[in-house]
Amino acid sequence: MGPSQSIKNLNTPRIALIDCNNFYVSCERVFRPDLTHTPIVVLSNNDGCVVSRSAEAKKLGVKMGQPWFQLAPLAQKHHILPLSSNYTLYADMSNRVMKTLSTYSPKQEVYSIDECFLDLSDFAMPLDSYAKMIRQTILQNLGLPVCIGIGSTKTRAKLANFFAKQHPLLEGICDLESIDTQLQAYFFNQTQVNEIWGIGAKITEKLATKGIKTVWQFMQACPNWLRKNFSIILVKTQAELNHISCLGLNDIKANNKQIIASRSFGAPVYTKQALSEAISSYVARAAEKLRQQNSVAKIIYVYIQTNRFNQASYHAPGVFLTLIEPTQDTRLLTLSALQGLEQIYQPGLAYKKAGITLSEITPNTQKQHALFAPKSTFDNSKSQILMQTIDQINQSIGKGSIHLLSEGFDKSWQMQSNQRSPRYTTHLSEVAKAYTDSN
DNA sequence: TCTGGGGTCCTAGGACCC
DNA sequence: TCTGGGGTCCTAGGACCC
Repeated sequence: MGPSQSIKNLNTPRIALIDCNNFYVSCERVFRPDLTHTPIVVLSNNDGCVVSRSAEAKKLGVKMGQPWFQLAPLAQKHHILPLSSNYTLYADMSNRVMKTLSTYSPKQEVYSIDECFLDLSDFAMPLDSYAKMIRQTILQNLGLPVCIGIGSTKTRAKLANFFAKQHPLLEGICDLESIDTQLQAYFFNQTQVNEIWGIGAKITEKLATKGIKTVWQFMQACPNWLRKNFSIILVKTQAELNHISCLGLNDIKANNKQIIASRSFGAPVYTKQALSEAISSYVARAAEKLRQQNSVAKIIYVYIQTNRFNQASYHAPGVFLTLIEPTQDTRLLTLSALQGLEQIYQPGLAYKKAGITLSEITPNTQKQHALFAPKSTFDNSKSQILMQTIDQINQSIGKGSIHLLSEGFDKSWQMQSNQRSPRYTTHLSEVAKAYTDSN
């Protein structure tokens, strides 16, 4: 045996995907250990749909995205506990997870609130023991269970993560490249194409008509045929499954190209006044995001909707407004948005939802001025300073402390969120209240 | 009665031009 | 009584993701 065989193969691409199990539910359980074995679901805004399920809830047949009201009989029978979503808590927990994970690789891509990729290429240590360590650390430090998939490409890492979740024997970790080819083939044959990242319901259906149902079959399909019948995306997906990397690791977060703010209302809204307030609030939120990434927007889209499940009367007008010049000033954006509302509002209808989208977003090339700069040299600098000041105050003493009058104060249109848990990690007063309430 | 929100990318087809 | 053809740009809508 020559020395070459004991030397670790360099230029071995290895990507890990770390994904928190039932993230929202797990976050809730960190602060409510008494719920460890209770079937729990976390609901979307307005307590509308199921967005996270505990293992117990999954076992009872609760589906992802299912409307809560449809589950009433099942929930009653099995004592399923519904919780409103507590995004402040989840975002804070997510930040902690991502920060911890970032110490395990020089390259990290935060892919979603509960997932990230780590580049583990050319690591000398056996990757499965490294992954075990990562998993253990997150569990110990944050109380959150994660699964880890490892592969030569992002798509393989994603699939490996699915296997890690699926097969209890793997104990939450699957390094696809270190398991033998027979077992790989077994997994690929057993797994349906819709489990592949990038293949959804529509494509699954179309593939099935051509006789392609399993991951294995998909990997063998002719690329030209895929290109002709589907799209370039699918060709790349297939290449990725066959070890050819097409998707790089984006370790620098790109600026958003569009920013959406929309909400369903807690109760039907009839008046232009209430819609104006709602839209003003959404614009304020979106503009704050825009400023956080130091961008300006040229176009704002405004829309209002009646109940979309009532097809016969469904009415959903929207209008694009173009700003005279790109801006990040809440006041200018609000003015345009409210003009848009004037154009689309019809009295007498029961509106269920409203929203805005900022687009044509570009970097703010306007020269930056220090806060409270002695002299403003541009007209725009005054606006920037005002906006910066508002953002800073809202960040330090609480969201929405300062806002435009048009946002209103009453906010009767706001969503329902009746089962929200305390924001344990960010709002100490709520923890105290939870404690007194329970005693 | 009740049915989420926020993103990205690709493509077909229309508008327009020469 | 016959209505080109090719290129580019833009956008709406579809498909996907979490």
